[in-house]
Amino acid sequence: MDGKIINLKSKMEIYKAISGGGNIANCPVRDVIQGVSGKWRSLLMMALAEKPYRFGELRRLVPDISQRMLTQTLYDLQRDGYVHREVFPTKPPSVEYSLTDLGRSMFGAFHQLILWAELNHDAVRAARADFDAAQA
Amino acid sequence: MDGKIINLKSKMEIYKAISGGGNIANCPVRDVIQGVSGKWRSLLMMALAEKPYRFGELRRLVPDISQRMLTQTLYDLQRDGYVHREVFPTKPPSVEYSLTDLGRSMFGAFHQLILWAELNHDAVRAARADFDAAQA
DNA sequence: CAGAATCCTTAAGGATACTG
DNA sequence: CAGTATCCTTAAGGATTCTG
Repeated sequence: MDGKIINLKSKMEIYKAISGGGNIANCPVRDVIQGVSGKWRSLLMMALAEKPYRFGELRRLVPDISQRMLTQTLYDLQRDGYVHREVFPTKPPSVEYSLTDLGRSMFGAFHQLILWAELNHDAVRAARADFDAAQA
Repeated sequence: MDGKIINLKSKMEIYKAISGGGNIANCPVRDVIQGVSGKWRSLLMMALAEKPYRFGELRRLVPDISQRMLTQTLYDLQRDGYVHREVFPTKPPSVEYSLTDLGRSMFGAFHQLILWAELNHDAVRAARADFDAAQA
């Protein structure tokens, strides 16, 4: 694992170089990380990594997402090139969402973090409980 | 890569089971993913993965973070068990932040996404440009 | 040096009503 | 069915001032 982290100094230096005149917004890493942030993006990526879904199916799958956020999050994922939107001209219309190659590629990397979360969320929860107890 | 994704149906079912009565907040994956979201968390994790830093050093390293957000983000990372905070009782005091074992473990998984971002951010930017052009 | 406290602005997200 | 449009609430983040 040290092997993965050992070259991070240069990563930070790349970041500093890129961010240049305080223009941190151009940092490519942050740009992509923002793309998996947000309350619903990771969840919808997980769903679509399973198989393509239609709009209404996604609503039922994630019942507590508002329709507005479902629309908007799918739009953002499509804009980033992770999701493909296909309209079938039936009456009433049906729209299917699926991952693009880029989306699947990104999800492959993101998946490592999902696996870690499943294995280690108990440790995180325990850390929080310990910390909160120590504060009191 | 299909091998990684092939069992995601069960992941979604686990999620649905856990979220139970609409209690999506308890989804362990989202709980941990939130832990790498936020404007500064990934950046500070990258910095601390390089080596331990003191408060003021982190400020200089990430010059556009406000002092309030630096304090708060470090606090949150500490609470999640990713970061260790050590106070040296000098005058004036100095405080060093470093990754815990749990933090290094999490970063190992997160690092995959960072590497992906570095390799593919051009594709994401291109996708956005194409999408925006198509909208116009 | 490393913060705590306060106030303020912006952005994310939700609720509701309406439409092709 | 798959959205728009509008309004509203909450949460994230920033600026400023003060302190052990």
